[in-house]
Amino acid sequence: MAKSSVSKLVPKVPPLSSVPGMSRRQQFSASTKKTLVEVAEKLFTEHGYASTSLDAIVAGAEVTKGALYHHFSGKQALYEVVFEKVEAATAQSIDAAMRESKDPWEQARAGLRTFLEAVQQPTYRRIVVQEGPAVLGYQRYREQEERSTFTVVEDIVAAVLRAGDRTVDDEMVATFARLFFGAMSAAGESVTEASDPEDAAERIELAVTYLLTGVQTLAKQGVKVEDMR
Amino acid sequence: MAKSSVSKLVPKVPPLSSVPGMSRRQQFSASTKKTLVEVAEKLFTEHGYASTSLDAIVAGAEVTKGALYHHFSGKQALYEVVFEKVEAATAQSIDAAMRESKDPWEQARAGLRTFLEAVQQPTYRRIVVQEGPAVLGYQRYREQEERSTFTVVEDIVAAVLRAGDRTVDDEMVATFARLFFGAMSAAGESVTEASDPEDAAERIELAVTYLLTGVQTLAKQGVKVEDMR
DNA sequence: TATTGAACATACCAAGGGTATGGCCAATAC
DNA sequence: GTATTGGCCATACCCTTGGTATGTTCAATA
Repeated sequence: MAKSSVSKLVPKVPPLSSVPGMSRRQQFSASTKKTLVEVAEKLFTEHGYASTSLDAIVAGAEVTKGALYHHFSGKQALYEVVFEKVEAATAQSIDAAMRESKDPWEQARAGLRTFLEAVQQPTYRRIVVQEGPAVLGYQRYREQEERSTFTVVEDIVAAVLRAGDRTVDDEMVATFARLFFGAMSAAGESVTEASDPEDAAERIELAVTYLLTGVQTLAKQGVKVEDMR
Repeated sequence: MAKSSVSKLVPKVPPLSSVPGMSRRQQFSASTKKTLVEVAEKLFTEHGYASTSLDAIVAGAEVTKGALYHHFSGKQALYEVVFEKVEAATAQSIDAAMRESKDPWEQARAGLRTFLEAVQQPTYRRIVVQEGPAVLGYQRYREQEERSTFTVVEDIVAAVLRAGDRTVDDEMVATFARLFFGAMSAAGESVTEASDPEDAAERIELAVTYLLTGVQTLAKQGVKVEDMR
């Protein structure tokens, strides 16, 4: 079939500002793929996974389903790419914020603050926190998380914990990191959903500081995690 | 249309053990609705929301879509009923565990332990934690949560916190409760997903005890949450 | 006894994810 | 320069599935 289209020889949208090692054809291909991901990210964020049709995505990207299925194996695969992109961006921004300081405690503060900000972004909340587990399934969700944002949080937690108690092993660090990660995610939701977000954020910081002060106090007294048994 | 069915005058499944104040007809109706919810709970837990078709549900309940749409306004509404049922059961079991003791601290321990157990149940994890936010939407999810499980957790947190610092206001209690709730949810996942669940659960208890000990220590020193500002 | 309405069953529709097929053209071979 | 190939994408179609419209039955009430 496919009665010759009217005049599709020249795409309306020029490719990415000419990349060297790529042929002209490859550049156009990469451009459509990128556009697809961007449009998908936008629509998934606004309307959610189930309420975003592939037709809407391809229409937004000004292509057809043929193009979409050429680049991705299906709707979920496209979502996965968007998911990874969002996660990677978040992890990177946290990492960047931490590198601005040398002091471990200051790094931790900066990292947590950035994480709290990130977790409030509509895109991150919707795509990663809210729908990620349901769409990807818990297994894949955890795997993705494991090699980006969570790892960064784990590093922060490890630094803070070991500052007071050098005896904690990796397993225990991971456990604390899980707890903190969960707490921070909930905190992000709490802040975003609050009638007065700024006030809510302040309370969160208070609460976290209180908990951390408790940990610090124990550390100063030489109390180890192992002593809890 | 609807060419008369073969012989459906008598349902195969007898109604609930005869309830007094209900007519025979009403009992059959209630039985149908109950069966629908039970089958839905089972299928949603096993295959997830999206992968569970209404056809599968009505087939499992041995009725037709006509019956389903007579009792519920749609798939999501049915899910909502299942969700509420699961949440209510969980909240109730926590509540029951707490009432077994009189000592506030012992109540808190029992409550948290029960919560940790509940959060590992496949049904609770899948329907409430994993897919709840995505299916119900965040707004409705929070609303439901607010009037069942979360409230119970909030009571626990309030008791523990105020034992050491009577000056914390309700807003602050709610904030701590959010953090703990998030941490405990993550903990549940962590335990369930671990290669050695028992070992993981033990580490969680260790970590939580450590954090609580920190809070206790601060309380003994007369350090208030407000002092963190 | 007539009538009404709750409690379903049957048949149908439309949206949407996925597939099959084929055309176009740049890049490579010769 | 010409032929050929394969990446890139468009069109048309299929089929599952949530939802609806309509019909049927029978218990409860008038």
